[in-house]
Amino acid sequence: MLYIVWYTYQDTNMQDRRKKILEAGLGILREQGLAGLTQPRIAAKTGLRQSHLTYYYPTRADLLMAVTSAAIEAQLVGARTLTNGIASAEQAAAKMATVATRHENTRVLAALNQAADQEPAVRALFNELLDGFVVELSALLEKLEVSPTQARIDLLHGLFVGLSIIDLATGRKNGRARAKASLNLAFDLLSGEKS
Amino acid sequence: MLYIVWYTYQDTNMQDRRKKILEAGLGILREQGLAGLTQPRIAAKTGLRQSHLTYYYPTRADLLMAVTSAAIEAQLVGARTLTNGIASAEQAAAKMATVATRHENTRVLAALNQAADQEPAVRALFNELLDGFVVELSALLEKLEVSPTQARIDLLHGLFVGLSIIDLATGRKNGRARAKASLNLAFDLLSGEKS
DNA sequence: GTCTATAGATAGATAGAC
DNA sequence: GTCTATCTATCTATAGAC
Repeated sequence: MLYIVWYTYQDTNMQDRRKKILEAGLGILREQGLAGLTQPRIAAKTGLRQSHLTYYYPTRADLLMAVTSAAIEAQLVGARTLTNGIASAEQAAAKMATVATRHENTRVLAALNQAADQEPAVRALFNELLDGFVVELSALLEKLEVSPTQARIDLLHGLFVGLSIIDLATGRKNGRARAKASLNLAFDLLSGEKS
Repeated sequence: MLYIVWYTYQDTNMQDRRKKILEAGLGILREQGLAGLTQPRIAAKTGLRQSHLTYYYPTRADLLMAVTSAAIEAQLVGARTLTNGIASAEQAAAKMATVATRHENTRVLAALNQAADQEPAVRALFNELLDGFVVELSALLEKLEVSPTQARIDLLHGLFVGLSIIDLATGRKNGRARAKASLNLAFDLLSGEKS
């Protein structure tokens, strides 16, 4: 009996460690992008030793997969809030513009793109995220009474990603207003043709 | 007289070296993105020693500025060919879809974005590139008899960047067709409202 | 099973040879 | 002025202690 308790305790600790590592990794992606994701920096953030990290994630590829996987999960959760409480095209554009100009979010997105380009294993995961986006954008268009064709979804998706990346790189002060203006235009045009 | 010839020779050599270094750097950006841009790899490509590179570009920041600057120049040249020989929205969409699915090009674009986010000095340069894009897209819209407002330009620009990034990360086989379809839709919508 | 000291790779910068 | 040997810093992996 004592034995079982002991095992449970150990197991909980291990899960806590893994969770802490992934959270630290996610934080780094948000602040510094993929280039900052190194064992020493995660070690510093978690208080663990670098060589200890390799116990949980033996190689860098393992760590990368785990962190990107966690990041994708978090992105999907965020994407699902996109449709929630949105009733008009105006609101949708405003919400998307807000997210697109949240640089921490864009850094994660960019990091996932980069990782997907470099690691084929990440690419497969990444495509799941895209599917999630498609589902959300589909739901959004239907809510706005626009039939969700692939071209329309791809247009909104592409525009959102592009505006995000551009705003991150330029760091303009009026970034959100500009992003919102072009998103508004896109929604207006799509609503105009309807069906 | 002999002296002058000697100096000219030396100077030419130096310019050649710098050019070779920048070309090697650009090649790496195309193939591997910003993460691959290291002194040892450029050294291997040019046949120079790593420690020799630091003579021409003392710090990594210097090298990064020089390479990104060259990359931006190249991108601007490419952007200028966007309007050339384009007479219809169809052609514009096709051309943009082709460039958006050219992964070497997108890696350079992504690298510039990343560098702009990390190095404030690069960000200033980067904004010049954006201005160049705006000029080209403006010209394109006018050619299609659509008044080039900022929202319209931002829409096309954002869509192009987003489709590029997404295609790089997914590596879909039908990427160009999908990109072309949503670009066609965008041009159709913009042409529809006209004025 | 959990953790660390240590080794091995790779990147970047400097002092100094010629 | 041009180039290199060498040092330092950083990141990753492994053998082995407990």
